[in-house]
Amino acid sequence: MPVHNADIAKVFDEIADLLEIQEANPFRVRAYRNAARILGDLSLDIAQTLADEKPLPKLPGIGEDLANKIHEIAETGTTALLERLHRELPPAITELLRIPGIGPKRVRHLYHDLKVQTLGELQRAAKEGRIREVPGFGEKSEANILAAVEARLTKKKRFKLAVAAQYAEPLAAHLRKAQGVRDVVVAGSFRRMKETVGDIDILVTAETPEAVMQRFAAYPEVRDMTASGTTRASAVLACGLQVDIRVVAKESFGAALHYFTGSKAHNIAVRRLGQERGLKVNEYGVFDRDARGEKRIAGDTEESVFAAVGLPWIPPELREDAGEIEAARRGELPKLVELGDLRGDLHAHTKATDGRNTLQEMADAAKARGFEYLAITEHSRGEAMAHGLDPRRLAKQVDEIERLNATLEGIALLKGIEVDILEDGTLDLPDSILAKLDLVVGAVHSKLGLTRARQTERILKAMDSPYFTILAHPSGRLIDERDPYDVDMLRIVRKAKAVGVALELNAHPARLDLFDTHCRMAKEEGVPVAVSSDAHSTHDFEHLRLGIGQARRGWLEAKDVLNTRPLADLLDWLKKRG
DNA sequence: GCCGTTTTCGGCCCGACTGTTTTCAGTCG
Repeated sequence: MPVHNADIAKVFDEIADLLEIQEANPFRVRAYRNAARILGDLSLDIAQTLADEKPLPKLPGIGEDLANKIHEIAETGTTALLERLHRELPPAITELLRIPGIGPKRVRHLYHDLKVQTLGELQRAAKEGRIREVPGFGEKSEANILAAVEARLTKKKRFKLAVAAQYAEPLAAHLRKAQGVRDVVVAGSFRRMKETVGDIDILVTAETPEAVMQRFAAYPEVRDMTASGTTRASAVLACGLQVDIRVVAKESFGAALHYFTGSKAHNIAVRRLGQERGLKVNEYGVFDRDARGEKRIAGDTEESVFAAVGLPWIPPELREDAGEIEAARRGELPKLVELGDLRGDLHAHTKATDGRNTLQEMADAAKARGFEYLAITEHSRGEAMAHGLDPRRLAKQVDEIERLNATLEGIALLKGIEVDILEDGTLDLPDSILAKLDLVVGAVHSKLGLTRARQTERILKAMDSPYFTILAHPSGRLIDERDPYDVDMLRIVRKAKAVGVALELNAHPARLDLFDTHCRMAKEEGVPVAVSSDAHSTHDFEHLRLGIGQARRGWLEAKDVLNTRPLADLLDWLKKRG
């Protein structure tokens, strides 16, 4: 069994959970959690690196002890510490921590007093009224636990960004109508453009918080108010999405926006910077502790908060404590790509296969967005369900595009294909027809379960075709539905560099594929990324907003994105490949 | 467990809300 970074991260998270239940030093617990997060974000394949007998890079937060444990886990899948903890506590007990309202202390009580080890046992204890007997618990806790366990057993956890937006934006609009409101901003992981969000965080500034809270409580979609104070409230919407809302005074807007945007790790790092300067950073502002009492020195804008700790403003998409603070300090923050930088789109379908609009309609919609070009990339014949094109039908579409291009003004259609990469790494259409196209987008759509070695070789071989220009949705994952296929992404990125191929960042809401970490890898290796809509209708160009968010999370600048180039430059790049 | 132009020891981010308490621990974000 290959050990992936995520597996190592999981071991560290589990160690952190178990240590916490044992009431270990909280900073030791944090060290394990921090390490798990760092490994989760790391694009370098650790087990592979060690197998190649290369040294691990020095990572901040990973010292000698954790580095040794990483070696141990990479080799054996586990570590002596975890095995020891498993002998001391039942392994299933960590699932109790996933219940809102239950933390390590209460798990400890439930286990010692009631011998509860699993969610099922917790549910039974609650139903039998035994939880209220435990010190520190009462009837209310018992009822909340029962409800939470039952919700946990039925509902799923995270929402895709695009889905969350459909709930968050109308709610924000509703709150904007409250009396005395100044700002309403959706913050949290939503603002950081994470591909999925666990809840919605809304920040409000207003003269009278009460009016906002009342309007929130009156929102028709609120199913359950789980907490409500004078400045802070939480609710679950009918769709199951949790919403947290926070009202602050306008002079605290910037500090609260920063605090509420996160990430948590980023906030901790910023507060630590403040601390080094004798400053206290919280959601109300930045305070100088030297003066008698405390003196507020910043907080009305995010810029002022960053400036107080000696940093330029950092875009939300970078705020993961994944190097952005160091880059900001050095004045080397990337100038992130923006939606308006895109000059065209390199992946779209029409009615000829599984799209819903005609060539003309797609061209018009692309032009209306201000694009200079749009590549038509239908499925190839292997995709029978999508009515994929065989050489004859593709040749016919090529003719149609050429005829249409002669009549179009201000927009050029590029002749392309989304060709299947077959199991043996050959392409689903003959070179004779591929040679007639402007670009060839290669995609894996079948045999997703190949071993890492075979899947990687398959893709590497496909990229050897002189006609291959862009690797579509390189991981194949569907968010929350299908895991990525097992490939060595670093080898693929390096191959792309060697043969002059680009990688696609497919902006479809269910895909968002490249991952952010692989965007960074592509950038570091000098491989251009095409941010593509995979549009199946004229409305789907909207997906690009999400794709750009993901690209920004991957530190990409306009120069790193293939389709920010003007048409003439793009055609040059394509020709070099051909 | 990590880390160091103050330190190799002694620090490690900060505040709101809930429930069960009679002044605060636990949990969460």
